[in-house]
Amino acid sequence: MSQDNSETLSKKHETSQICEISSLGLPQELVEAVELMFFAYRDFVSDPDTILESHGFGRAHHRVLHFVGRRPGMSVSELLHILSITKQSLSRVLKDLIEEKYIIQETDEHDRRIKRLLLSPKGQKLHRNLIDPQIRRFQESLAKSEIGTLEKWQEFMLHLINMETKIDFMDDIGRDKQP
Amino acid sequence: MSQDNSETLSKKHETSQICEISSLGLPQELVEAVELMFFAYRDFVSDPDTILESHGFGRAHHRVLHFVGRRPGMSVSELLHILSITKQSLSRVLKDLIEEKYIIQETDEHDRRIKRLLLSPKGQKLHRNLIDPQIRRFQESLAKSEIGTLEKWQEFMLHLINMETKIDFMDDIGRDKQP
DNA sequence: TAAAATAAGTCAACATGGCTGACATATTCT
DNA sequence: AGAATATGTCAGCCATGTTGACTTATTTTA
Repeated sequence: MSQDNSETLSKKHETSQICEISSLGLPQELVEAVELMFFAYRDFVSDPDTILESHGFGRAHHRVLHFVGRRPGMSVSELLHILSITKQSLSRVLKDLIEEKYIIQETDEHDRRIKRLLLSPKGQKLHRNLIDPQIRRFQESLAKSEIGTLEKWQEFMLHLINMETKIDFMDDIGRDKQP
Repeated sequence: MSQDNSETLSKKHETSQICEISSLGLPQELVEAVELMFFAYRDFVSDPDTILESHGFGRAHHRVLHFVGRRPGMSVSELLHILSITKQSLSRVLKDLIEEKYIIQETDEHDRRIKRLLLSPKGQKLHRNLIDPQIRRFQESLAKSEIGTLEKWQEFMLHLINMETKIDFMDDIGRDKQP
């Protein structure tokens, strides 16, 4: 979460006057936008990271908590699919979360091969704590910028997404909006 | 880059009708936005990832190539600072890039302790190949969505960023815009 | 009903890219 | 001359991604 940049930082402007920005002959604002994606994502997940660390968890745990929280009752293979990771990668973190009782498994009534995943009250609380700073960040950004509503931003972000991912996501959102 | 979800996928809708979206009592569009950040970032870096793989490189190499490409002549400590990683993490990937002649080091004329980093023509070409699909993604998203220009999107994204990061970024952009 | 398919879980082994602390070298500043 | 700085390097740790093989329980299907 920190390293020995403290001295480096203060000296920065003494040594950096040589380099100049290069835009590769590409539209400069688009190159800037690429960097904004990098910085915004990195800082956007920094608050949850801090909380997770204090629980001995990582980002992978966060993702599982998030999707199980958002889609209570989802199966393991649905979770694998939405995260696009392998069974092994998932099982490591899922095991932690189940052992420490953040996530509960319930066998499906109609197909006893399937295990439904749910957040325990403890898991719900953590999920809430993790998402709160991210929601706050959005709200502050919304207040400070002239974008007005999130609508257009969401549309733009959605178009950045691969088709297959979009199908999953829209699926969820769709079910969300028409209950 | 892939796993055995092919069958899982097709069966998905048969088994997932139980779970319903939960919004935690939080504004639903903000929770959706959190997910959009995750999916958009993941898919946004997927094209470069594929190219990198064919060169035996990873995302860490990409970041170094990008920032050195954008700020030719930057020093190692500046690079460390902007990436917010440790010397060890950087040196692993930087060593690869220098050994394979994607990046050139030049000793600073006035302070021979400092090494200025530059992309070789080979490095420039790779940098270009990596950023092209990302630029294209932005352009397509821009064309498909009703956002019009990137301006508001950029402003919003900038506000998501931590203050310290913002200072670095604005610094660069500033130098870019007033040469 | 026997065989095939599916859902979940497990193991061993490997790669990447974060991290730490310690220490060496060259160079510049005081 | 001694302190500070910029870079580089070593050994080793951890998290999280990967593969392929294999087990068990359960359901589907031929």
